[in-house]
Amino acid sequence: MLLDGTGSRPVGLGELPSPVNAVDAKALVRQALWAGRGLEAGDDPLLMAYVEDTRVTTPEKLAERHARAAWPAAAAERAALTRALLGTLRAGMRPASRRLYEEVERPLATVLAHMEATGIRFDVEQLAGLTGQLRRRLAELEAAIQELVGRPFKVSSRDQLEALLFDELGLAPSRQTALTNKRSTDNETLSALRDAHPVVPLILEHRELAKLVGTYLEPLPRWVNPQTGRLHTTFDQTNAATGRLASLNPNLQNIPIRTEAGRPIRGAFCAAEGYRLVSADYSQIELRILAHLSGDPTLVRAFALGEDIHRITAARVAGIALEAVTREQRSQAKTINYGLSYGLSAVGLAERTGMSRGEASRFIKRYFEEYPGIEAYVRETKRLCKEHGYVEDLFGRRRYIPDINAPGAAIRVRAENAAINMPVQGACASIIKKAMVEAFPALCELGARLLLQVHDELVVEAPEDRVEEVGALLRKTMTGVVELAVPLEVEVGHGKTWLEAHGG
DNA sequence: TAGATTACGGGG
DNA sequence: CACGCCCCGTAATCTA
Repeated sequence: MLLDGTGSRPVGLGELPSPVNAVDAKALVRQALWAGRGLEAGDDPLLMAYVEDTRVTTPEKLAERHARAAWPAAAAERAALTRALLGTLRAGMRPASRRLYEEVERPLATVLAHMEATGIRFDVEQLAGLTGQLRRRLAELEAAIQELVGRPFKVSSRDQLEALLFDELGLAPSRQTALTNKRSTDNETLSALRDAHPVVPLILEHRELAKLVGTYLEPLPRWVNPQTGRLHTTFDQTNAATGRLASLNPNLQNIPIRTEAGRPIRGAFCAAEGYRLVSADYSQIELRILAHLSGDPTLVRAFALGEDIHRITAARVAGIALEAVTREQRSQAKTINYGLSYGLSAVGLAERTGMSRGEASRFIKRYFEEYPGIEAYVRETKRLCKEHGYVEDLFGRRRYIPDINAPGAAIRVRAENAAINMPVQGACASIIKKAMVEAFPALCELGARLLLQVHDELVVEAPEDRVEEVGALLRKTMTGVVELAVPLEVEVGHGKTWLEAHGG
């Protein structure tokens, strides 16, 4: 969180003209923290308004909604309006959202400022080898693709790819893009066509590697602050409709982990000399919250017994023993578990798993017979949202969804799915935020530094001789932050790098 | 030429 | 008809 000096607006670095200025802005925050200023949590009308209505994400919307005015251009007027809004908002807050604001969001702003100012060490040298390797492979792929196609061809252009695959090569398109009805060339489509023509697997590999080079390997080194040698992200506290944080400039909440080609990038995120990275992440927290909210007996019992839900689903889908479930199968089951809970259709399930539509329909029927509480939760949440026009998470964070009563079915279904999802995702966000606020002072006492939050994971830099204490503290704080019908479980790991610390 | 839109794919 | 949700960044392409 950064202050713009005129009110209390968290400023995304995207509004700043260049990474260089972004670095300067971070330096100012560091100076303020070192000087002992900025440590007292200040009230923030935008945070107050956001908790009560997550659509209020900017000062412009704050002014429009709560002062029926435009957000002024002049700093003095901004300050005056901010002060006026503080008074009216403070007086009008609901008790639940007041607690969420005072106990979570307001103190969290200070924690986030520390995290941003601290940054995380990033070893540029270590990545140079991988970058060169992927660049050479990309050149190989381009040559091979060129050879097969017989003419110059820009692999990164989905329009050119569409023409090549479906017009020249006569392959069968699967589905259309959402807004312009073009024939889709996305990963799902290409994977289905993998064996239809030898160029397709080459294009798939090119896509994956180009993504890694263009999104991570080339930009990240440029974001390293020359003064600190570290990456300083910005956390936007008032952006997500569900109450989650967002990370930007650079985004450190989407660093690759799922594929072999991308995972090594996490190895460049490392601890300072004399420190180790400690990673603590909630296991299956969204499903546990769903179990709590729905009270589904089967789900609650499974979690109480410490069973692996994704593994169980994977075994059922594949019709195999629990022990025979592979990493990929479990990952697919994860998609099914979360997808079905949030409205995934039979068609969507069939597309993602290779089942026929009939099989998918039967599977969904079985799934909801197995978990009747989930079905009831879905029905009841939609009903409440249609009645009130909003949904809330466990702590009273509110998301308005006016589309819930839209006449168009597609728009309405989308709104219904969002309504089902928000109380779960929002509770998850509130819970880990609360854990951050509670753990932060104790971490400081141990000489440790909170560095990153990735939705269900915290990353901490701990002195080498305090690793065990820090791990225990994180586990205790994260599991104890709220009492649910099911236990919360936390996996803790540590290592010299993020890769080692998190499931490495 | 610059900004907006679109498709795509990385994470949870 | 279409049909998991929440984000952010990149590249190509469109539009002013």
